[in-house]
Amino acid sequence: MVAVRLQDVAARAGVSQATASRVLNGSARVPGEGVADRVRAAARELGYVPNAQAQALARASTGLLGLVVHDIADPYFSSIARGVQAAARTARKHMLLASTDRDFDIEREAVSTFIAHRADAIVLAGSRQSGDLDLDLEAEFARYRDNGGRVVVIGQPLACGGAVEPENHSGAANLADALVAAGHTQFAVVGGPGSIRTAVDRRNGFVEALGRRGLTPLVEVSGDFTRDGGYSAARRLAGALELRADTGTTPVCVFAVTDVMAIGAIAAWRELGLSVPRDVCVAGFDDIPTLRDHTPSLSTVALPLEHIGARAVELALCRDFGPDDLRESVPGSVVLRDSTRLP
Amino acid sequence: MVAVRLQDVAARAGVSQATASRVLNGSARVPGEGVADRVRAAARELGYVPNAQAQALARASTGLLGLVVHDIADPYFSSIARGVQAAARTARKHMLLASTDRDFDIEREAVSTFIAHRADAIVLAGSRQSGDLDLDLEAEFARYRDNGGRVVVIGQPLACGGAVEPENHSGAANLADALVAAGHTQFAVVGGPGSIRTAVDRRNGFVEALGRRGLTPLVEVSGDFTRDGGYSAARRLAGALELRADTGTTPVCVFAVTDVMAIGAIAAWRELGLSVPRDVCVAGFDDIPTLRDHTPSLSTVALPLEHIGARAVELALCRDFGPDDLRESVPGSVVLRDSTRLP
DNA sequence: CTGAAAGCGCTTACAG
DNA sequence: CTGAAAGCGCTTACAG
Repeated sequence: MVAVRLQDVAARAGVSQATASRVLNGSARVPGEGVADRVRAAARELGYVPNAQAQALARASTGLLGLVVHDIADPYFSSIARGVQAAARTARKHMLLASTDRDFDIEREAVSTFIAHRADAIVLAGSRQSGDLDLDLEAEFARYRDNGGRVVVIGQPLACGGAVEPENHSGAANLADALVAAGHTQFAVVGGPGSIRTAVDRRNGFVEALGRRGLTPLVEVSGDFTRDGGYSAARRLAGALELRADTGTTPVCVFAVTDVMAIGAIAAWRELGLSVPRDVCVAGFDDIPTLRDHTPSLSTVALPLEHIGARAVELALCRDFGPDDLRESVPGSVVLRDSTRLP
Repeated sequence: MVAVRLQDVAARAGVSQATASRVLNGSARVPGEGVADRVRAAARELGYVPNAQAQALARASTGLLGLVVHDIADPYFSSIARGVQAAARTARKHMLLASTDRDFDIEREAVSTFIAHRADAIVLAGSRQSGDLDLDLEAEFARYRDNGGRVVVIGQPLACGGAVEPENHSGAANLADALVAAGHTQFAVVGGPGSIRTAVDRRNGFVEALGRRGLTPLVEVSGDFTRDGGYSAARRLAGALELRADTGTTPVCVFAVTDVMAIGAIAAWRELGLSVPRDVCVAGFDDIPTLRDHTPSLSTVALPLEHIGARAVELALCRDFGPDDLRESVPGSVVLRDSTRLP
């Protein structure tokens, strides 16, 4: 990297490095007649590109924003990433991305790297295990925050500054209410890993709402928080419930705690010759963009994913980001579609 | 950012900064008995995190890799990003991501930022306009390369070092052949913007293969390279072809130059009461993961998207990346599914 | 308004 | 093996 340096630009323009710096970085100081033009011309002619590393070292901030997701190819995360990207742009920040493949070691490593790069803020998306398994991470965040770093988590039980909290519990409860109101009477649940709070909250919200109406899920199964997790859980559920086609009876309504799992479940049932919503009904959670063209259309709790990503950035960059936690709830809205339609 | 510095660690360990640096960065030099342990202990106790900006300045390389995509929420790009991320990790690089929203000004700006951050390499995904509209960008890349930067484009007509080239032309041709072999006789095309090479190559490959068999598309329409672009193009196409349901005749087979457009097209037709493949058949291109659970299952040309992303990184980081262009073709494979099934 | 100089936190020849 | 020192490319008080 033997690039053109500010010094070269200054020399060609016949000014000091300090002046060149002031002209090019748009400092408040107004340079004398023609000076600015000369510097800018020199910069252009030489093809000067400021060294952001050097700037970062000399200034306080790097203009970098780190985003950690579980899987960038998952529509849930890529939608959030899109929102983060948009908000980062308007804040004139640039995005460091880590897709961890759901590996917590990789995640920790990614966070360390972001801190090493002195990212101005870090957004952690993707549900974390609840419990105190991540003391290392919390300690690292604490130091990072002491040094002026900002951390915002999306839907996680980590207390580390900021949090955007999708209303998982009440969203799932509202969904249950809506399904009961629509005439459903028999339910089952496809849950996620017990260690993931988002999964647990949604499951609990749903089951508790059912309980308030005197209902209990016939069966609960669970799987990974992925399409394949939903697929295999759904097969087990079909076995447990002895689901069959064309029974003519009111189908069981299954709540899958995330859309990708619901989609996997539908695929599994289809292979078993079961039709949705005729033989079994299903609702998900998130309203990922993929759903728009899915058949059957999927009932779900719609979360404004891009907005969530954008808000996380705004929270992180918020002026009054202090020692206290800044948290913001984001409600979801129930959307009933074909997949839970009763005859 | 008043973080712990190497100096602090050295002081606590009772060694010089140079020694501390050598211990912590794993230089080849082997320190004396116990020294390494003392330094490492000090680093741990103090919670030392190296300042990557300072390291980058002192060393040659930053360990950063820039990826530019049109839209990170588009499955095509998020799949590529996943591959890039995986390859970057194994190369111990970290990823700067820019999602440009298909705005070429934003794209240029993103590239500038990556260069300013002295990214070791830049991967440009997302089709570029053909023609010479981007002299600025090419000039900037040229300088970047002179300074040791590496650039790899995915499926673009830019000559700038490396390129991963999906075989769009032949893939589309093979698709046409396969459809003809399957009994299709009437075709139409939903193309992308005329200025995007990927779209044009696919369209040409398809139409030329048809031509070799004495066939010509009945109609060609085009739209944006997005789901909505496919949706609106498909409506126009339905009008032009006067598509109707249940005619009992052999349906027209439509080639949409990208899966997302095909999906949009199917949605449009469904709204018009047309059924795929009964009233109209359709094939896409890419085999995005979304397709896995789409109904009807979509015929397409499968591209190994993650692999493409990974190869772009490997090419960029390849030792013999010289002044000559390094390019690699990636074939696509035709997959016929329900959406082109004849009765 | 402009410039000389110190400093940001590291790495790495160069001596010892 | 270890350390003093220069240097990476910028910014920014501090003088003038």
